Amino acid sequence: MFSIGALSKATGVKVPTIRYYEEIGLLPPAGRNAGNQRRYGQDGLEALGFIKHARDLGFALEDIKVLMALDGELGEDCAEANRIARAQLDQVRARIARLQQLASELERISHLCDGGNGGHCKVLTALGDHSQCAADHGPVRRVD
Amino acid sequence: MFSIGALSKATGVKVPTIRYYEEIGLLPPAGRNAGNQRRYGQDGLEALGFIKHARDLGFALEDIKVLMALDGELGEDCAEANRIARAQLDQVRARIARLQQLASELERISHLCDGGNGGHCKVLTALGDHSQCAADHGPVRRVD
DNA sequence: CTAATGTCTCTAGTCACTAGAGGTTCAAGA
DNA sequence: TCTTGAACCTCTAGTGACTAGAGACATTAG
Repeated sequence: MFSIGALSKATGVKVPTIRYYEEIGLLPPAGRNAGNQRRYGQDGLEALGFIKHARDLGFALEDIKVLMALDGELGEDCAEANRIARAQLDQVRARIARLQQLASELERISHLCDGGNGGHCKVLTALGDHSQCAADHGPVRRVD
Repeated sequence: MFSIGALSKATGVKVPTIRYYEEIGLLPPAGRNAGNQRRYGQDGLEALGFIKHARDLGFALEDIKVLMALDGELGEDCAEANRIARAQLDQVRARIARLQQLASELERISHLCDGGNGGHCKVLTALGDHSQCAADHGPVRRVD
């Protein structure tokens, strides 16, 4: 039986995050000891390990919920799990392609600085003017 | 003089997003007509165009705020703007490297499905077991 | 003049957490 | 046994960058 802190250390998932996963129903409610503290067994450890690894791979919590629900069943599940994994792979590949475009434009822009030109910053100009871009690029947001 | 809708069409930034940018101080408060509706001139268009392009390149709103503040000044600014652009480039490159690791692990995992094995899904097992990974991978979250 | 569209403010929701307050319980040492 | 300090509890609110919706007012085309 682990405390929530021990589980946290074992999996690398922070304590408030574990409570959050329980709150949103990703983890089943943990059993409690006499003093109302959460206690976990081997299955809790495995469930959280699964979540952690899937999160590290970029799966959304919703996807993980589906994957965990599949885990109890048979046959078809593998196909569905595989479908989700492939969809995730496609997304990752698309992100890579997009980021590579961005990297090359950023490279171009950052080469514009010749170190102290006459009061007019070409980097700022380039950032403001999409028409200077070699290729079209759509929006790209946060990536951790 | 543009309405907020016209500005939105011109830049591709949605109307509520423009109001949001004003609210957080990224855009200066727009002038209003007799009926209290926002009206923009050429400078508003340019400012929003700058923001849009920088956002598309993955800059955080905070970075954009700094870049816009630099725009009024001289000399050093170019160095600072360039520093921010290069930092962004470094981040983008790091994301690419991370995503490439993930793609190869996802590829490995999705090849495990041999289509209907004996009730035990290897994809799910692989997702649950980090130790099967070829390389170590840290967390990666949302990427748009 | 009327109807449709556009705009206004305000509140709340999204995702996946993270931080902090204020209180309770546990475990180890004296 | 007592004490102390760490770990735990719940609850609320904040993050970033928006998005959605309600209900009211303004503008514009026919």
